[in-house]
Amino acid sequence: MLEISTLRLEKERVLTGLKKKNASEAQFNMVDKIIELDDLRKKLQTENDNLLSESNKISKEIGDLFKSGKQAEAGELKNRVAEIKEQTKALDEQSKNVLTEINDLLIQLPNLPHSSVPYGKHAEDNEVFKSWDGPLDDLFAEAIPHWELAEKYKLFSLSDGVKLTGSGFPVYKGKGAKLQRALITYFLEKATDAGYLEIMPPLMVNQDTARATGQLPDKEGQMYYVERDDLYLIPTAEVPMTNLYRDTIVAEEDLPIKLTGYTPCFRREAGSYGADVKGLNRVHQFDKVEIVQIAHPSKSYNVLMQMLSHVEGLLQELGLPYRILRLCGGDMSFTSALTFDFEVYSKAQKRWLEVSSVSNFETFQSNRLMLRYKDGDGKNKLAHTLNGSALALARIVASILENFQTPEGVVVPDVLRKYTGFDIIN
RNA sequence: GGAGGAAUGGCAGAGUGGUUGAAUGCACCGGUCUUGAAAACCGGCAUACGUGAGAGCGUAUCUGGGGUUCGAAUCCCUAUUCCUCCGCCA
Repeated sequence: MLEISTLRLEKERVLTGLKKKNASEAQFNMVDKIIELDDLRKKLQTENDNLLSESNKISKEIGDLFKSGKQAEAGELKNRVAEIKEQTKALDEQSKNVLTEINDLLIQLPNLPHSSVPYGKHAEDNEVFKSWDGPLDDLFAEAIPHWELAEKYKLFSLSDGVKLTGSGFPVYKGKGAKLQRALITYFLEKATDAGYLEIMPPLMVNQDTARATGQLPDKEGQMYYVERDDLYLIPTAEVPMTNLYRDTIVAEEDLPIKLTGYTPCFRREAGSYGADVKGLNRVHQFDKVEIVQIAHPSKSYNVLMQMLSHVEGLLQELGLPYRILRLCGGDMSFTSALTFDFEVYSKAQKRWLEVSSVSNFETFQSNRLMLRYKDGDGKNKLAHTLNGSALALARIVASILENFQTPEGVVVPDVLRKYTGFDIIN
């Protein structure tokens, strides 16, 4: 959620930012409307505070009068307080309505993109930040896509998942399951080695939590919802991990705070179809190791670059062909100020698959989280939040299977062997 | 799931209707003392919003919400959480 002070003080930047995010006419109009409502809110509060102040004073006087036995005089003052009370009640209600109205509007404004974010509407407009210049067509002639490899080596079954749950819930088996576990361990160890604190969070969260990181109301349809208990299945570990710091004030010297966690992620992915969802390309439940940082505003873009190179290091060690995209305004998430996507090339499918998304949210999340740090002057300021996948499993598995297949079997990347206990899948 | 108890500042812990935003202790920050440190002593130490150039002032907040009262941390209702006992259970 944007700060109202930003709307007031940096209106130009707000308007260009909205333009870059392809905001609607209605969203543009909200800017002035919000400021107007906020003016009204202030006016109402001043009025109300003055009344309350008067009534507090009178109450003290009444107390004194009672003590000195002047009940009669007190009676008159009581009437005045009753009068004030009626007025403040009305003002309270009005303020509440105005505040709700402000929030309803504010919550509809997306985060402002960083100056380096390119203009654009769709994924095709994303900028290639780092391209891959190695070979992409060096598979042997009989190479097959990962879902056929899965069948051949009995690594996972989507049809078993259909029987148990529905489409998009893979059941991993044998070496497929072990590979999964090896990747999780490998990713977690790399993250903890890099100074991230490992977290195992709940997989379901309440509304407050989902709202604070921006999943609600923006992505409500994307999450699984447990109606009976009013809980949401997490679409990413970012949600519980970042919310760990909701309503907190951290010491400036404790920044940056670095968290990592492995969780399954649940996404409804309504409306997806075709080649997009074949095999492990897009599933409703997948495993992911997430990294989160809470950073000082002056350092957050350095942190973003560190996170980028962390993810890059993983892909390099695994030996997968990858490229990095800087997302355009239209393809970025609602909450992000700058996002880099990592894509890995799946050689048998001959397509790029998104495996990581690394973003700086600046104060957009922390404003709703009320996540602050105390600066040198003892003032509380909003911290910046960042997160990234490091990495998302299902598609990594898909590309490992495809890219490392040989006529003898799939060769396990060196770095995983100490976790898998085998070096070939056959 | 049933019965009872509790919830106060970073922590511990007073406070049961009227200068209580809240005693006291610990922690923390600044100072005096000291060659340095410790101890001792002195001072400071919540958050949000409004208002003001600023010092400051005002309002709200003692788990959340509602109520009683001129006045609530204190009384009532309600929600939540935690603890104890019973039941069930990986």
